[in-house]
Amino acid sequence: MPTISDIARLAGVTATTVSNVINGNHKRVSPQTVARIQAIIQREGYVPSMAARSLKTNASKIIGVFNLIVPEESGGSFQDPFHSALLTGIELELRRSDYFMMVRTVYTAEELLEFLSNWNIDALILTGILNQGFYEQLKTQPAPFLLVDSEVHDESRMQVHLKDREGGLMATRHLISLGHERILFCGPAPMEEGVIKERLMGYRQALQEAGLPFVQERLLLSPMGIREAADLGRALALRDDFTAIFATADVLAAGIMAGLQNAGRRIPEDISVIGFDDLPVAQLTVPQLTTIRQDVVQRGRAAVRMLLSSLAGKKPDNITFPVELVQRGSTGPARR
Amino acid sequence: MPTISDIARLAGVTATTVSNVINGNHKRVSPQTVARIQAIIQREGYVPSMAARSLKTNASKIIGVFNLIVPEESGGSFQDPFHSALLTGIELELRRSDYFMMVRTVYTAEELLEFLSNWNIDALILTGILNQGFYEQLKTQPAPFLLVDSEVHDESRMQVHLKDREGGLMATRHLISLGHERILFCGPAPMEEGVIKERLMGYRQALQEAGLPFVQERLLLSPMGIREAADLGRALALRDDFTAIFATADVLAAGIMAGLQNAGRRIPEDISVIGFDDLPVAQLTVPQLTTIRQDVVQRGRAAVRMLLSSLAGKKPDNITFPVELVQRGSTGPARR
DNA sequence: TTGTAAGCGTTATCAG
DNA sequence: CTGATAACGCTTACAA
Repeated sequence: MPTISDIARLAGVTATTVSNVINGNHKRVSPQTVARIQAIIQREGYVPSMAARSLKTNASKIIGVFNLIVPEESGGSFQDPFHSALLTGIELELRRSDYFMMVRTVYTAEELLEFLSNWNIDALILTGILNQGFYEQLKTQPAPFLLVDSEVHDESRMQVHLKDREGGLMATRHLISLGHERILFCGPAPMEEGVIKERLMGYRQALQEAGLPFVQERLLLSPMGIREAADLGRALALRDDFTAIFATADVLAAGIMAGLQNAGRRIPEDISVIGFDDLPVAQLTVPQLTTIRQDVVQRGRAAVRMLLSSLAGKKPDNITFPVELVQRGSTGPARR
Repeated sequence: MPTISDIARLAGVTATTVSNVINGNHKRVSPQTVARIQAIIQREGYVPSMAARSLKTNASKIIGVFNLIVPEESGGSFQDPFHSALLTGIELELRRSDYFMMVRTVYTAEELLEFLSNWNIDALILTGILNQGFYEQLKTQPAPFLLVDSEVHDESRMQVHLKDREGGLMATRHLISLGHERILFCGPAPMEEGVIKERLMGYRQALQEAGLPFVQERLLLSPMGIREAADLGRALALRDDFTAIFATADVLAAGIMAGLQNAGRRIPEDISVIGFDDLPVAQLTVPQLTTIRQDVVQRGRAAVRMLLSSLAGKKPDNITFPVELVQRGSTGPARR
């Protein structure tokens, strides 16, 4: 591994000049020197050491991507297709910059803060369950951070929003328009000000518009694993007090569908199911899943763009992504 | 952010001593001093700077996880559930150590090598398509690396193997035992010495054992995306020259199943399908997917353990994981 | 346009 | 057992 001074020696200049060349400070160096040094850099395969650079500039060129989960749901966050899609977008955008990412599942605020000071991460993207206390701790550290689908509401903060309430509204209206009156809402536990809460609000609003009652027993909390969802589906096959299900995630919907079908229920003849996200998994079910589409990959890209422009000293506007109903086969007219 | 000298000053000692305390060099420091310094470290929330440490020790405490893909299949590697499961295992094991991971999708050897010199990654885990040339380049760099399901065979190398051929054998034998004689093999393009080739060998061996011919037209190459697999399934619904399918990945099997079913074919009555991996997605299909199970998460953990012990100067033994037939509903007797 | 010198936070060597 | 000092590779005033 050649160092900057190796290059300098080879070029007959000093490290300063090489540094200026590397960092595009081209006004401070004569064109010939620039060319000569660049040739040598190329030839020697020189690459600056991030460690040294980081130490000096107190910036790491690392973006941390953290998924906050409660220990109980453990098994890691990579198995969640939503998170996977987000990572895809983040990486896609990041590779156009000179930043890199460290991905980490995090259980406690302490763990996160230690990680941060360890590596002086330049910026953070956070997903998962971020409670208020955690959020307050986060504000004590200097790096800009951005929440995706977190459960904290703070308009002054960078955020990549989604029209969650509208999504819940559209999904429920769609079911109601098909004649369904008893509709289950399935999702993880909604927290104050969180996205699940928003979708739930949409659900309730649609019910209200249609003059339908909100019934507590039709509100189902469920973990997000495929296995758990399938179990839930099998359990639901025993109930008879609903004709449709709105699940707040495609994985959840797909799992529930599989469970129902394995227990002998037909979809959509017996029960209609609608999901949320339109991830690839929505194409795996039979019939294919009707769902509320969002562009998760683009949201990941947008998150990175916002953070990078924030690092460049700008103050990016918050952005809200649209949702869209995608009708496929898993929803149909309510049985009488 | 306090530094080591801040702590030293506070403790009335010098940075050296604090450093010794941090690095567990406890024989060189008196117990009282150790205790006092640790208390102060705790109180001040001091965390060592990785950048400085890395610069000094020329080791980064970073494990790189690289998925090598050809540009065409792009869209990133996080969408592949196999890779996701592997990452889960890697992270699970890594968090028990003081190493961290950087994850990166990589298209070319140059990109990888640049990344490496940039960060002086301590060790690498590589997945995806690693051709011979790439492999040779990899050997020119100093960090220990480990291949998971790569397409290069080199027994002298650290590797986390799987009984791939046996898996192919078991899958095909299972179908044959159900009376199937015309069996499709679906997977990505097999390369010399790769895992797909191995599974294919198992497939061929099982055919041979049963006195069945190997027919080129029953060898199907397919990309690994869900959408592509579903398209393939729909296309296959038009063919009538087979009664069963062995797919080399669950995603592929599930996608093909969905495509077939959406085109009106019944599974397993019309066509039997068997997958490979037993990832959560195998529970999403209806009927649930018969598959060859492997423990991907454990393979990820094993990979990390091997690398860490290699970094600790040991020479870990290569390890080969078993496979197991999991019979579920997607395979049944061949129609006559 | 180029060079000098200091310093980022840590660890390693050697001395006390 | 503890301390002084140098060095890791780089950037950045400031000087020439």
